Amino acid sequence: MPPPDDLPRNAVLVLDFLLTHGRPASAYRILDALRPQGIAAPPTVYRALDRLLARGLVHRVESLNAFVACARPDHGEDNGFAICGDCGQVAEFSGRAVHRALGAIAAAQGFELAHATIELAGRCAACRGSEACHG
Amino acid sequence: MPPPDDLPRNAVLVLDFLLTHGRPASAYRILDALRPQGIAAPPTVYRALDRLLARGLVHRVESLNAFVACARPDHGEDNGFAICGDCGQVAEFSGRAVHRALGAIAAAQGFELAHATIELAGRCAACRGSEACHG
DNA sequence: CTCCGGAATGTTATACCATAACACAACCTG
DNA sequence: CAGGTTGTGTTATGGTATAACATTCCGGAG
Repeated sequence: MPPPDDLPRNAVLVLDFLLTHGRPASAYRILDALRPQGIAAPPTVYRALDRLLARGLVHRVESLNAFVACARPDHGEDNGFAICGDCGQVAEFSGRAVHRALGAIAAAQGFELAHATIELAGRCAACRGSEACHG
Repeated sequence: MPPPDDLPRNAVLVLDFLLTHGRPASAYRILDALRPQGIAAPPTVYRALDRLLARGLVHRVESLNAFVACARPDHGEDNGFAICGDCGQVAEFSGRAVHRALGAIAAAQGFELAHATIELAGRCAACRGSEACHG
């Protein structure tokens, strides 16, 4: 795994934004945020995202068509996301046990598993506590 | 769970197409296929899909931005998909064990789980067998 | 029968997500 | 300097999804 340095300028801009943002952002949201820094068109953002995705510094959240900075660069690929429908926060968790189980399910069908997408939709602890009484 | 009957005309058209098609199709693919039957614009397709999704007769495949007829209407919501990158076939499997594990992970963080998206990317048994020697 | 209201549908326009294709500049290397 | 690789800029376009409003159909109340 290459060090997080030696990144091109635009990748650094995008990564910094996502880290600051702290939750998923669409490519166009990123684009708008970085216009002041000279980023003017979608391909620039997508190219930066491609680099970051390749290094595992950013993940794509399929169910949101959005991207989020990796919260745990030590995890490898076996991660999942818990997405709060109220506040939009995303918690990244290690899905190793789940991935093992999925690998077994796949293997039983002769399926060669390359990548697993695991995304949980629901409400985070904070939103359950703060709104209404207890859901 | 309401019976599969009492569906509006357009929902029936879309469901029939997806059942015949046998693999995921995008809303626009469906639209093209159903133009001869008088379906002319995206909202018509999306409305039909909404009904079918609500009844669990169709699932959305997030990582493909596509829709597929439910292969096992008995499953309830606890399902997952194994998506072959070579042939595009999708196998639907029961993810009950996996869902239990995910529910536990979520609960440990105070997350109230509403829906889990589980999508596996890789190669199906048929494609592993037929192409090249053994991958 | 007529009126009303809800459900489904039709239609237009638009917003949002993603990439193809080509041009240009910086850099390193021989 | 010539030539390659990498990153970038720019324009145009394709693919996904929904907002907003008009229309039609049908069943029940008066």
